[in-house]
Amino acid sequence: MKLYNPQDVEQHAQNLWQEQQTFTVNQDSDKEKYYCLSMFPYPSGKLHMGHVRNYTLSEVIARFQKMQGKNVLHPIGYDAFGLPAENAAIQNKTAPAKWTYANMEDMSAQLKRLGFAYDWSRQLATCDPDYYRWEQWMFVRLFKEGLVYRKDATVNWDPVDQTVLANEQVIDGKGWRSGAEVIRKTIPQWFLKITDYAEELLASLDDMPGWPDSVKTMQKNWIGKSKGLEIDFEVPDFGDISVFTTRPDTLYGVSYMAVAPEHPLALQAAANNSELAEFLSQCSKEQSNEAAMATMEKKGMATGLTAIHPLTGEAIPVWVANFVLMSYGTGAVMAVPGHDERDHEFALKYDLPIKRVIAGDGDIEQAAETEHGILVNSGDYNGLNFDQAFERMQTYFEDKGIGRLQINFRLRDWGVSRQRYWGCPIPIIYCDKCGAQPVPEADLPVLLPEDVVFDETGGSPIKKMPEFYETQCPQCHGPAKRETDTFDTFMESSWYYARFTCPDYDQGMLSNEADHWLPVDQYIGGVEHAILHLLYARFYHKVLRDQGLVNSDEPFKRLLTQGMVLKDGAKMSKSKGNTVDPQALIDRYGADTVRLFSMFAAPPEQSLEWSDEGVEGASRYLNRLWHNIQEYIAAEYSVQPLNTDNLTPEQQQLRFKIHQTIAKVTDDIAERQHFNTAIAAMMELTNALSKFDDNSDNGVALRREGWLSLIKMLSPFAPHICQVLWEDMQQPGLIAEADWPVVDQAALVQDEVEMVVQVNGKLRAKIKVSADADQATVEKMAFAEDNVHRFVDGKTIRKVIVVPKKLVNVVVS
RNA sequence: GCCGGGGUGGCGGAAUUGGUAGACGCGCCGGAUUCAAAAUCCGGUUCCUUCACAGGAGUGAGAGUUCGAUUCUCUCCCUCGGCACCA
Repeated sequence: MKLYNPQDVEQHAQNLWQEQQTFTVNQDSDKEKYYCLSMFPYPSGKLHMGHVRNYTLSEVIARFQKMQGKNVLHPIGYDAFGLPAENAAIQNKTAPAKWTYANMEDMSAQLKRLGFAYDWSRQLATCDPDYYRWEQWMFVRLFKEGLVYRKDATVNWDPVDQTVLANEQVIDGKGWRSGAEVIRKTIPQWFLKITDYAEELLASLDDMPGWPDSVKTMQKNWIGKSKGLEIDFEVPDFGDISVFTTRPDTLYGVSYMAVAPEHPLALQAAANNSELAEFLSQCSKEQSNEAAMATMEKKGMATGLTAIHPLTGEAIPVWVANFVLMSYGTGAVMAVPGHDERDHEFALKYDLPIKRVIAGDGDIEQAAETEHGILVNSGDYNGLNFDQAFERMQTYFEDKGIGRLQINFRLRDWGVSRQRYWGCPIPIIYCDKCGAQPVPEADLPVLLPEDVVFDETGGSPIKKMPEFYETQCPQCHGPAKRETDTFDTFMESSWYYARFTCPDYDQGMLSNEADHWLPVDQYIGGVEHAILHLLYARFYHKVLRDQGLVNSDEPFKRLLTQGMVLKDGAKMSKSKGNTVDPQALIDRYGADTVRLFSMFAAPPEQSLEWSDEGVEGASRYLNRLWHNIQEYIAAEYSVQPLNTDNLTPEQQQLRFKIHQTIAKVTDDIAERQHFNTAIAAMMELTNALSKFDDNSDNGVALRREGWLSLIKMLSPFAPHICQVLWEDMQQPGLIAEADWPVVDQAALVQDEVEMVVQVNGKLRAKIKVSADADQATVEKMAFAEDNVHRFVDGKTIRKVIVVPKKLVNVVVS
């Protein structure tokens, strides 16, 4: 009997796919299109288990859809620009390009070894000028449309290395290389107006049934639409400052105001107040990321200026506070310590007055009361509720011209400038006379020099290369300087899914093939991308639409967010040294085992705690399957057609199991996307088939039906072994191109069902009843059980609940 | 801190609509096979009481709704992901 040798089996199957170009697709097909995509990898070195999990998920769905008769596009490429290449460059003294291309080659070899059904002819890399030139082209176009602008923004500055640091490179407020205390620095940067699309990005979420609710909720909260009033406070000796508040009903409770350390009022006040200037300088050393802002100690200092309360005319002290964000609202807030927790904490610390202006009976000095309620201590507004007060305040301020209704978003415009080398150059030229000019279309792409040398500090080499940045102004042709910043790498990953439809098109960013394939039917990737990448891509898609390049509103119809692969409870990463190398497992067990185990270990949305032992089980299963089928083949039965009218009870039972499994596996893959339970069901069927040793004509025919259905269903998970078993069963063509098995509903009809009998909710007996038994019959049978008697006798029967085909519950007391 | 997940045997997990808690697999225990071992095959395996039949407890903790809660509600604990320059 033929032995199972995974390496040979896998080589054989992969050769067939390669020769027949099984997974190469084009749009000229009568079949319905299906676009299946997993988030492309950053080429960081070798594949890790997170990649294997991600790519096996899209693989199973792609192969399943192909067997459902679809024309499946399943591409792969590389998100090739990014920070790790620069770190590797410093460490290994190699140019980032060289390191990146070598990694891509390694990873492609591994992906091929895993037998993934990609259309390799569409492979792309975002660091390829043929890719990024279109990104530059689009940026220029958006520049002309006014969707791009330049403004000052904060970066982490390492004063020793004289370089900008990514958040990741700041450890406990210090530069990771120099160890120097990092400071906030403000420099001009380019922004995309994602806020112009905030309303639509939010509204579309309601019409995306294929996305998990958790992701939609996170995006909704991130966009953070809030309705409030913008109110102007007069500050003598400064001018007006506006504050945004969602709680105008608490206006009478304002006891101070707070502005961000970067606010013009703070800067003016600090000009002749050295103590305040020192405080602002302290604030500039604090981390500006949101988590740090929210957890740090709240600190403030009075500016000496006062604002005039617009309703009471009271003088309100204006403070500078380290927790007020210049980037949200107006950079200034009115503080109501009685009804806002943060304001309360701050008021206690600095001994500022706390007033109750919403009715309640708690001690307002002890804790803020943040719920809506009836206004008190609020002059003419006493007795109103939130909505009434909001409306009347709005009318009052609008009439006076010192306030207005304002819809604010938490979402900020997308800063796309990076002071990095390994990225797409921003196509802008600065001319002293003409200002910032976009690079003319004819001069695109602006090529990133790849032959560069990195110094220890990590500064971008192109910033020191006159041959790169010295140029001519496209307007006046005078001497000018090129922008040396590059794009955020999210720019590349925001449209790659569209470029996969026409990766070699050189007449434009996208060809008309984009509209054939888009939107992506199924997108799969790590849950860590739930907000940033997925929001930027949605935004970019709408921009592409408005530029006439695609005709859909959303890029991804259905989204599957996979959990992390953990080892010892933590995300696998090189720095933690807890990675599992899939290559060693492939060498030992073969690709099919690794794929099968990665799907079997946990449902995709959950994080997966890695265990080496489990892999052994997947390997054993494939061996068992192989031996069972080879044994069946070796017996050389003469197979007759199955006669379903004439089955023994055992045969009927097996056929029920076969078709129940087809129904279950189909539902698990297509609808529930719970691949672990699909595999468990197939294992159960394997166990049932291997125990079934009926050699009658019908028995043999039934076993054949079972084994063939099984290997078809298993083939998306373990395609190599299934292909060889398919051939050994004398089946024509490729199993990858076979039709998915179909449920015979007649096989699922059962005449008898098992029901559970409970007394007071506790299981006391099980009964077999005919499937169409009426309630009275079922009750009678339940009460006939001895064990039911034991718990019912001598008690009063209060109620009998019968759930058809499931259970009987007798309630006694 | 805020937003979103998760917590079930020794372990990974199952229970799809509120209806048998622990499917499937790992590990472990016993048996068969073997000179022996590995591999393989067969059986057992939540905990406690019991020779057995059976009974009791049990899904992070506590409360609630219900005939019935892993599932719904509330409070709390632990843990993972994200927080805009890691990708």
